[in-house]
Amino acid sequence: MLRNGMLRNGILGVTPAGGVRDGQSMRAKLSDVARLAGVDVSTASRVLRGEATQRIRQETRERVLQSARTLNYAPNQLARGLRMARSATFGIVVPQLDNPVFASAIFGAEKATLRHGYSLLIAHRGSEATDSVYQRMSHGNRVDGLLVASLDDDRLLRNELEAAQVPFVLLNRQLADAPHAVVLDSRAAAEIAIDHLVALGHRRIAHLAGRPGGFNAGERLAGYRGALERHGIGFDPALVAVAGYTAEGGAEAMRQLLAQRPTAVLGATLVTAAGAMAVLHEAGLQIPQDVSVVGLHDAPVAAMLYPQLTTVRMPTERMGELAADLLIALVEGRTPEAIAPLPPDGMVIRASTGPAPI
Amino acid sequence: MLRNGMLRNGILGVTPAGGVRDGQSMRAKLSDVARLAGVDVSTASRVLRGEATQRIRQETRERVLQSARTLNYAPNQLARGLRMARSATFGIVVPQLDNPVFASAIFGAEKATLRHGYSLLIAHRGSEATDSVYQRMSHGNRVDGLLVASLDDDRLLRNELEAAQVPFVLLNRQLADAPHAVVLDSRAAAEIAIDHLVALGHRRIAHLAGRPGGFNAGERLAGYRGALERHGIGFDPALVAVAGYTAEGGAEAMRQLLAQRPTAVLGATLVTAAGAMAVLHEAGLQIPQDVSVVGLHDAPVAAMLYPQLTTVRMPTERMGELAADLLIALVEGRTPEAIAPLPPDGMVIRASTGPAPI
DNA sequence: ACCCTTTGAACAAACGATTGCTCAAGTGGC
DNA sequence: GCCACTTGAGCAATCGTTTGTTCAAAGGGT
Repeated sequence: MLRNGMLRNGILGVTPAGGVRDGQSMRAKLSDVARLAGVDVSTASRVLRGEATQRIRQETRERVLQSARTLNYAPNQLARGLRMARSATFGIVVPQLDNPVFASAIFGAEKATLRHGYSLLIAHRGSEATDSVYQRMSHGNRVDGLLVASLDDDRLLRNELEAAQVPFVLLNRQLADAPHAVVLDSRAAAEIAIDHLVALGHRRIAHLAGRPGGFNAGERLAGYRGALERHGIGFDPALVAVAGYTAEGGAEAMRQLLAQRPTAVLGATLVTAAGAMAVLHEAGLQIPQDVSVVGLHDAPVAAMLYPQLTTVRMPTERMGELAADLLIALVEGRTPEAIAPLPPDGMVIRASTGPAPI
Repeated sequence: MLRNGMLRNGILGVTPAGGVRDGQSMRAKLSDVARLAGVDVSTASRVLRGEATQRIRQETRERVLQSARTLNYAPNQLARGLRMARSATFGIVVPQLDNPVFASAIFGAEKATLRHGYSLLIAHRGSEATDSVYQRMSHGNRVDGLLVASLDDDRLLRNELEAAQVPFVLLNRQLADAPHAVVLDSRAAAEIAIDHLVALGHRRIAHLAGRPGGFNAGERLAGYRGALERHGIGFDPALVAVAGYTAEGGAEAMRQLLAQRPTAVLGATLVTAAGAMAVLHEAGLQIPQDVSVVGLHDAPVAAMLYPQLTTVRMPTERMGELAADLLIALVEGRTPEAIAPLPPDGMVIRASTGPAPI
């Protein structure tokens, strides 16, 4: 029973007798375990699955467990899923895969789901809105719930999730009426970045803002402004420019801000900060001697920039984990309480920040 | 039947009569479709599933299709999978999620699987070798096959895949005896990078090599060397340093190579090239006026570096697509032919390369 | 010694789809 | 008008689990 595409298996090969040893290769099912243990499959099931409430003689229990071990038994998830009306699988929908924040969240979600015996189906939500990823996943009982990291606008997302008819948890965004979400505390992130810059003596600090109206963008701006005011530095709208989330946007915003002669810049993301750095280089400004730069969120790429970028590290992986835990609680019928925004893990001080020029 | 964690659904709410409208919310099953169409479920199944070989009256067929549409029917994948002994799901195992090459391959694989009605289960193969990801996925009939982008050494990987007992396709690596793999043509990538540099007049071109013994590392080195010799430039081992795949490694290798006064550098990856660029900056060398830099593989981060990095674009997404197509062919019983290494998509010439200094 | 309770395990019916087989009605040849 | 054959659709078994129910044996109280 050598299947296509599998490794040629030494053990499996044709035996001296000329037959093919199949016993080893066939996946054992519950009835095999039961037969080997000399019990009914229902008994075997109860042993392997059963809570303590089940009445099974100790000796029987051990015999079944031993048989399962011998046969390397693993329950068929399709059968079990069909019977129990749950697939033990979640879907995770992300707008991009190469975004380090989402990569890290997926990583965390995978850890948590694995820990609880769930699997993670991945889907990418491109701009092609031909059909709904959410429905595609929930339909056909493929998943028990969804982890949603969408950038779609509220109305569209709301409609699609409603059609999906499945519990879900939002990742790093909010949606009115959607009960469960795990978000990063972007405001606090911006605040500690500003604290760091102010401690270095900076007072003219520019901000490369995210998409206006965006949930996190608003939080970051609020953090920026709040921290400045807390330090007795007035908020100056001229020091804020919209950069969106691309390097190009960051560069463009930085170009506008150059005239304001900031001594430091807070980017809404790593990417915009990188775009800004390129503009500073081009303008002949030294980082950090002339201008300090901080990016929000930490990722390996921060260490690839020149100079290496100081960032605020955010618990993105933990966000994924918590979201998955929350979703597990939901589908298992518990009613978890809301999770507060996750505070930053602190600053990662690299080479892009230094004392303000005198 | 409002479930936990779902959106409050206006339509679903309590009706004037005081009951809960459930008809809309329950997922329709085949028997519902059959009942509505006034046929047996077997007939409904044959209409929805059946190949042209089935004998169904046209009028009946249309009635069933109409009912399915009305009820928004989607077959329960668990039931179908159980019956047909296939889950219509693949697992994809990657060593890291934040590596753009893998991210892009996942993206491509997802596209291809989606196109054919398969789903993609994601798993991360960390260094914690406590248990086998491969077995975890294949056991329990969760997946019909695996896409494997592992960096494990041959022996370990071979053992784990053998135990998994499931067809698989390797992504960007080879394994003796493993019949199916889709790889990038790293040699050709190195070659066109060298061609580009030579065309710019460079003759002292250094190479930041990958992990010695690594499949792709060897290919890249061969391409580097072959192209140089083709251009009548002798291969000088002193111009090659092992950088591995980290920015730190790239920096370290570049530091060693500085003494050789190369006018251009070919990095094995984006990451090592970035590490090298930092060292060049520190040494006060101008890119590209003093030293040109090329990285292999293209990714958004290339445009975030300063100066923006010239790269060789590789069809990483296509690699994922082809691998998935191959795996689909395998599990559907066809015997696809081997796929030749995927040639580069060409150079992306940015700001990090320029004419050789005179 | 009898009856009732507890214990431990088997029996059997689902879950929702697919598919081999059966079978009634319709068709055509003679 | 009879028989064989085709057509179209239903019947029923099956995939591998889980779980409500039944049932035999053992145990205990009187």
